[in-house]
Amino acid sequence: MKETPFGPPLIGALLRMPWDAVQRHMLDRLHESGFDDFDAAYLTLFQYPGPQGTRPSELAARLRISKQALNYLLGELERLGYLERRPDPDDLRSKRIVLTTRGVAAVGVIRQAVTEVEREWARQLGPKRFAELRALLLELNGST
Amino acid sequence: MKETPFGPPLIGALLRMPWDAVQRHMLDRLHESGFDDFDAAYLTLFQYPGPQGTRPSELAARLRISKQALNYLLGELERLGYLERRPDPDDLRSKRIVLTTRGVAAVGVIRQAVTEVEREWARQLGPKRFAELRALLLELNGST
DNA sequence: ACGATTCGTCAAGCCGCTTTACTACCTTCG
DNA sequence: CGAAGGTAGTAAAGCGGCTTGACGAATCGT
Repeated sequence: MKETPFGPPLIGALLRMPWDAVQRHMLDRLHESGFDDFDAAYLTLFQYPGPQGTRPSELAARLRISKQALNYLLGELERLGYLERRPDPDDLRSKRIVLTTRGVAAVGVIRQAVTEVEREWARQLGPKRFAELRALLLELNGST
Repeated sequence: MKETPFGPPLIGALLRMPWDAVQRHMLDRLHESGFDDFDAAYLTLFQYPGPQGTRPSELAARLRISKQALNYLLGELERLGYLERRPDPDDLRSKRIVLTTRGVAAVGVIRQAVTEVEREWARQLGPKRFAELRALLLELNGST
């Protein structure tokens, strides 16, 4: 056994480590699938439930970054052909983020990658216990 | 009910959102406790099981950042009085990271903050179901 | 003994982010 | 109405955490 004079990992580390693993798998799959220009930073922007149809200001608030920071990322992703900024018909000040075909495809790869991790973990814990884990996390997030 | 044409959140989002909450609480408590010079970036460095006694190269590998990036952070944290880089008696090339009193105190605040979140979640889910969640996450991490 | 590897560090540069400041548009309410 | 204040997006400047590349010093392998 290894010496661990630190005490057991708390819930922080227990959440962080598998989340990191998921993130790495998402990026790997994206790069393998031809989206090799997809940078790690862009994952932030695609966080559930994704940017589709939202206004930049709204999304920036959700991601807790400045509008300018988001705008920079949007510029990059627009340049790479993942999304477009279209004028909002209801408000001439606003824009709406719309995913391109390529963007939708990337989201598909991301979701697929997470699903793969889910399958692996379901195998590891057993389907019933994994479903339990999922339900507990869902409840934790639902009431926040 | 709100429209969600995205499907349910996958395990990625379910892990990320509470982890983000924990991280924010850690930073808030640090700032409230007088460690207001403690930047969000430094949390990375204190990730479980922490830097105490490790060599810079080893820690950089664990955190998956370059030795130079870590060295920069170590410089900042040393300047702020959270840790020191001492020569390694066993290898003249190496150094060992040693937390100062202030550094140990900060770790205490961090762990305390996480414990507070655990209590809140235990209240929310019930102690038994929270213990289940914890056990499942532990198993998930253990076999990785 | 000596070439290959590893440790920490210096230097240059990139990129994602913040703050400040601004224009265009919307809203509210006298 | 029309002026006042608020909100959406953008531009510009600058910073900080990160990368890659290069390097001497110490250690390891044969």
